[in-house]
Amino acid sequence: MPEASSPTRKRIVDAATKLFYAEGIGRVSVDAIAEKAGLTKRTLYYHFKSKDDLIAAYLDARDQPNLKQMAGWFDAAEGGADRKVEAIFTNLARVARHPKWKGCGFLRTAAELASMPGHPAVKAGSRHKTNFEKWLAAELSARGVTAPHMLAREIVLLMDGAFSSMLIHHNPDYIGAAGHAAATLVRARSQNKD
Amino acid sequence: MPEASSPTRKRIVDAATKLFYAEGIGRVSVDAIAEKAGLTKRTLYYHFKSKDDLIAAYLDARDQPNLKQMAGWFDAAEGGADRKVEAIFTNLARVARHPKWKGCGFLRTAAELASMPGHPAVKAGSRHKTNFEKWLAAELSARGVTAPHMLAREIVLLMDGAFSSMLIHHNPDYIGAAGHAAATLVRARSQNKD
DNA sequence: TTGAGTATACCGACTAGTGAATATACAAGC
DNA sequence: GCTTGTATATTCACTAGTCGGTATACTCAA
Repeated sequence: MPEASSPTRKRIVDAATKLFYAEGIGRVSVDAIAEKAGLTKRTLYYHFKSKDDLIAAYLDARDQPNLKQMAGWFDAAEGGADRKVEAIFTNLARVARHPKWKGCGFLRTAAELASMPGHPAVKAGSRHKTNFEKWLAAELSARGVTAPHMLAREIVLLMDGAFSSMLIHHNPDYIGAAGHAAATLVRARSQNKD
Repeated sequence: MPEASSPTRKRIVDAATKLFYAEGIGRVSVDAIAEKAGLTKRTLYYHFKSKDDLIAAYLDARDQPNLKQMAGWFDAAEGGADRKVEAIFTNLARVARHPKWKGCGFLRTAAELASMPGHPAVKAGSRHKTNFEKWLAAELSARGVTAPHMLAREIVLLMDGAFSSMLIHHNPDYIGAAGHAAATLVRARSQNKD
């Protein structure tokens, strides 16, 4: 029984992360991941019982770093909640311009595994999106916005729409429009609008 | 050189449509499509020069039927533009409850082909989404809504977000929330709000 | 007789996953 | 201080099957 904190396991997940995000789940072979991690496929299968397990581990490992990234952008922005929310989209549009950007790994994996709704990786993606929505609702609530949960959900919808539109059009304007709409929604529910 | 209007070609595209939508691009083999269409792989390759070409043909064939579906829901709904827009989401939430529903084929294909940005199928998806946005802007404009193009884009973002959220959470509430937000945005830009 | 359309049979490359052997480390018995 | 036992961790070689795509030959209608 391999250890969950094994450094070898981490090396495998790191290699899988790079390849899965860059190429997509279905286009990456277990052999390619093993080679990238600098070990044999048999060792990989010692640490993970299947490719599906490894896909789920890849997304689980992305949950906290991704949330921290969003929270960092939110915290660093000056101004009210509207400006802080819009800052997330502005930063998103910036990184989405990089040629290595390939959309949201959680959404892309869910799209690729649409025919397997109970797949552990889809569940990991659902957990992550829920974590983000809850974090955002708490931040909005702390700033006295009315109906913070409904607002957080609307912002999440705009953000996932922005991810999708950017992926299909390759045009960051869609992310900008989503950020603008999100900021407007926040302002409509804020006090002290002087 | 095969005919573009060949009934054999149509049979192939129909078979590909069912399989690609149900299983995803990468999980469907050319052999499986040929078998479903009731002919051999060699015949398929007589009509399409590659699998990539067939993927693009699949999405191109979905453009008009999809637009007609949306327009049908919009036209059939009673009330103002806000109610008509919300009706699209309500109908979407209804069909999304069906176990055969597997998200938006255009978005799922773009997600699966994220590592090939210039792929003809991604371009076909981009064209379709643009067609929908333009149609919606025209309908909104005809009803005297202010800033119809910006509004149409925001509604498109909410809709693509709804597709994505439904795919990852399997919870139609997200589509309902998107429809509610879209209707609110329309009302905020409508005259005669009595 | 020509050529569009279809069928059989095949190619080399790649796929996820496994069997059997082995290297390494550390503990217990003497 | 040795030796043996055991669990963890790793490798090589392999299976059985699938992949997209093609070479060749056939049918049938104009």
